[in-house]
Amino acid sequence: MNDKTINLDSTDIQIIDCLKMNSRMQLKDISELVHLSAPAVAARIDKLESTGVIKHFTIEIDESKLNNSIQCFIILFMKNLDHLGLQKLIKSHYTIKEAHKISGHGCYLLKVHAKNQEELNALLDQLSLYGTYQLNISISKIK
Amino acid sequence: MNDKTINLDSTDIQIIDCLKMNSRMQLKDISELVHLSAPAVAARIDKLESTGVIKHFTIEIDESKLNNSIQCFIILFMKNLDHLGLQKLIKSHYTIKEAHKISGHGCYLLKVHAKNQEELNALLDQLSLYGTYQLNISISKIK
DNA sequence: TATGAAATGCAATAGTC
DNA sequence: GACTATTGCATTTCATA
Repeated sequence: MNDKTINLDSTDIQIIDCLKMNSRMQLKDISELVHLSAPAVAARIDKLESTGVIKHFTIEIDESKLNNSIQCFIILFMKNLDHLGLQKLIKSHYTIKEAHKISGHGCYLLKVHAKNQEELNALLDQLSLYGTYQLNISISKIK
Repeated sequence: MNDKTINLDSTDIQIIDCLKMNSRMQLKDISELVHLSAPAVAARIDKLESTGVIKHFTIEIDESKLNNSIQCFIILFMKNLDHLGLQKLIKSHYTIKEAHKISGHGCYLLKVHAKNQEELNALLDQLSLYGTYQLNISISKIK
């Protein structure tokens, strides 16, 4: 194991589930649900953050209501070995929301939100330096 | 357009960016950044929620630190026309974290977190009723 | 639709078990 | 590691423009 083992009890899981549903849920309300005092819950949340179990507090946006109208998944097949260069591009490119090295069909899978075709095209141009790709446009988000 | 047009000004975008980075950021701090009063920011956030731009307040979890150790992307190729049945399965299955109807290679793309191989297998069995699939296991999450 | 002041109520801290 | 009580402060509400 990479990191030292983190032991989460069922109360921690309950707290995580609460915050997943509503990260602004009040300590008071959480503490009632999990049968602890508010300071105890706060201490557990702090620990979950410092151990990295909770990466960060965020919001989920309906991208279709912004002007990020193109959502797609790109499967990349490397044609050279410049993984470091690619990963640098991935990390810096703001249209790439998520990226995984995969085993199966292809080498990398990228989740992309682009405002328009031009922005998508620009990304694809850059990616083509590293390999070929398969572009899968999201027609509708089921879940 | 499906919904009535939502007009977001640059202040709304700023507020969204703040909350994306930290959904628990205090109104006081946001209001200083965007040069508005705290009640004005609260009203805008309420509006963003009620119009559905903000879907919900949540946390990002490091799944590798829980026991959801398998992350994968499944591309599904339908072999029948029971899309409704499949979508019902997708919505109810807790290992499926995200699902898109796609154009390109395949019909659906699913993002899955499973605790172990058994859980993944069980899902694959159910999916095979609807079509064939391509399984792409995430080796590492770059971003 | 925003502001500013007042009131409510939550969260953080300290002290204790 | 958790609880209680107190303090301080953020959020909310209301009145005003």
